[in-house]
Amino acid sequence: MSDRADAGAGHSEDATRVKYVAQVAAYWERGGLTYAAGLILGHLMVCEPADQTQADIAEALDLSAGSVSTQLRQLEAIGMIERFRAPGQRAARYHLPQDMWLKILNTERDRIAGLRTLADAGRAVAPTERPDRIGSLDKMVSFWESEWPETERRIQEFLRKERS
Amino acid sequence: MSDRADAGAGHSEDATRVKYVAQVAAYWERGGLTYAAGLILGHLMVCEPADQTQADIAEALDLSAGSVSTQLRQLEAIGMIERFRAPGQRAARYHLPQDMWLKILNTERDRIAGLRTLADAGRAVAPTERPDRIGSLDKMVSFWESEWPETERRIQEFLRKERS
DNA sequence: CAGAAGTTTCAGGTATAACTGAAACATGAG
DNA sequence: CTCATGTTTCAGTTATACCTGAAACTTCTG
Repeated sequence: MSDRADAGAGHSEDATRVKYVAQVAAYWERGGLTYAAGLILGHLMVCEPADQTQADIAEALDLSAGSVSTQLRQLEAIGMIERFRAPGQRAARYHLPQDMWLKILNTERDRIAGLRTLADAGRAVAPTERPDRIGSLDKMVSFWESEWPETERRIQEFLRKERS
Repeated sequence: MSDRADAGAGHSEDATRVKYVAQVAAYWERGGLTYAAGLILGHLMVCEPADQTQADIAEALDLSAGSVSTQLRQLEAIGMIERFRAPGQRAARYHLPQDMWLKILNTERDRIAGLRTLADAGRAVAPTERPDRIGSLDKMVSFWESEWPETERRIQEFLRKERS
């Protein structure tokens, strides 16, 4: 029995791993992704091998092929997974990008830009005698606009240094 | 005609203001709030006076009393509006907290804590011979854990200085 | 204390996003 | 070219979050 894979230790490994995958999914769901997308991300965090086919994923997570296909496309679009078509392999493989957590920082840039838009548009419509509400938003945005580039730089430096 | 309020300039002010409110709502909707909650936040950004009753809000945004009540409670729970019961006034008033944008930073702390949980739990279930995926998450979290307190300090300093 | 004004609660209706399963489509192997 | 494997698309189902409207409840005022 246990003829293939599961090269690891025992049986209950699976159970805790499933739990972890669900935990990751819950996290990303709060972040606006679908539960299925979160499951995929969680699975790709701990699966072995790290490269998985759509079929692998669908089976491991008990999702339909359609779901997996759709979610993978979306996740690829936002840079949270990478598709790799190996020559000589029928099926494409999917895995987390090495620099996924760096890529996610780009969403911060978008957030800041979005707030900038709100601040500017708000100035035009706010009661002229009351600049305070828009003003405090504007200040917060200004802070991040000036700090963020340097912060990003520090992150990259930190990650580089930390490589052991 | 135009018997009360609308002490401002002209008629088309309203139209652009409505648009702005919707814009704000769209922003917050992406952030996980409901559309109605976003509308309320948008309205409170530009309404005059800044303090509004539930009835004011419901009328301005064409929402039911029930909706407004529910959303205000939720928004108050996460610190994005403040309720003020003025003595001698029947109705409570609601407005944006002065330091709303500072309060929002607390959600960042929660995000970091959430990722720390994932990193630690992940270490326990990841294939032992492959610490890389969890490791890169761990590094990112470590960065923020060490940087965030100082960043918060700088924000507060910046906002204080910027007061004109 | 009685009634009005303000607020909350909640059952029901509605809209919508997510997932499935099957069919269409694409791609590589023989 | 033909078949098998892999992937995408999409109509239909299901689940769920949102909003409404009305009734219950609370809190002020006269």
